[in-house]
Amino acid sequence: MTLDVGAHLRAVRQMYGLSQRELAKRAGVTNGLISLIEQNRVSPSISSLKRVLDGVPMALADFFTLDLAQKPQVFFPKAELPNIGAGRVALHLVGGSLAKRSMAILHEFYAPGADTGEEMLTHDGEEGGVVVRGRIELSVGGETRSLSAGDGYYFRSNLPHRFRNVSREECEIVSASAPPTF
Amino acid sequence: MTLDVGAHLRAVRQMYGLSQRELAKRAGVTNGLISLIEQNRVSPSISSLKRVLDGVPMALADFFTLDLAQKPQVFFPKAELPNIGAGRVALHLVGGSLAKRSMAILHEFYAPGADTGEEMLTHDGEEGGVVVRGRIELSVGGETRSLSAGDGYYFRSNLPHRFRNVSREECEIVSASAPPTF
DNA sequence: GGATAGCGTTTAATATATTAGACACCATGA
DNA sequence: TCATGGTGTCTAATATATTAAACGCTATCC
Repeated sequence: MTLDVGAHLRAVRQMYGLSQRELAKRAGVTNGLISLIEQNRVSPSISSLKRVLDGVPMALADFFTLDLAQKPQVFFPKAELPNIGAGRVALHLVGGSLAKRSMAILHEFYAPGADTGEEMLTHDGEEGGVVVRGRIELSVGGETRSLSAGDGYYFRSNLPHRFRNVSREECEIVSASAPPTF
Repeated sequence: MTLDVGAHLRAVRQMYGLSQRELAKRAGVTNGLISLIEQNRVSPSISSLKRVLDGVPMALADFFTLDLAQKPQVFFPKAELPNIGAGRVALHLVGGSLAKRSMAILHEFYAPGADTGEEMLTHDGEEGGVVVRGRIELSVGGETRSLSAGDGYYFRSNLPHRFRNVSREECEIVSASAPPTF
């Protein structure tokens, strides 16, 4: 409804921790243009907006669908996991919806102090999971949360992300990636 | 990948049975502009493309997501319905994915010759269903198919659509609408 | 204090999108 | 045959997006 392209681009850019000049350099446009777009003083052409988003990188479709689904939920507290099971089987659905494509389910174990590396991970697809045992610190798109047993997560893998076990206990996670490459 | 805005706009426009001048009139732009856009001789500004799509009407997000999911599957033959059940329960999933929001499930009965009216239906949300008994003729976005018992359907409700029972038997359908308004 | 380097903003010049109106084409009907 | 009304396309004039380079600001460091 709003179509506030400017504010939206600014939010996306800051979410990825980029300055106007950094993004402009990656996208092959000038920093001034990004400034004007973010102030809604111009309405960028499709080709320009595409070039800008390629610098993030982010698809045009994602940019606009992000407008509709105001805040794509990333963290799912234990109490909010819906049960889609039937009869004597309880199925707690993480992510609010089934993925369109096949997924790769992972059972992960993080030793005390272990993490996924210094630099943030960024790749195509989506991923989500549940903490089974222990405690994990998860950073996604600039936001960091500490998750404990029963908590879940779900996000698009092109958001910079990182897992860190800052506790003294091993952490166990069941996760899923789609498509099954990670 | 392609980002063929021109060809895509043309397909959308023709899908709704509009001429360049008709669409231009509704959108408040000139027919020449639509011609140039469809030939990819200009890259429209976001504001212009939004005005054009408002004339359809179609949201920007839908326009671009339609680019990715090359052909949003509308018809799901019986043999292609995936079974997501477990154990002795067979759950054939229609639409390839669960809806993000709650749905309204409908059990519909069409008497011989009955239909949903002369003019096409158009409203927000999504809808899908399964033919339980009999035969129904379904038109969606200019495409018409005859569905019989076991076949399914799923489409965005802003595509013009219409149900017609052209047989001599009653037709029974189980359908779902999201959000639960129809 | 002065220099450097980062940030986002602004402005005049330039490139491009958009308009208004004409054009060519293909039907249908008097 | 000559209108009439419908397509989609093209071109000169105009509005707007985009660039390049400057500006003001806030840190940090010597």
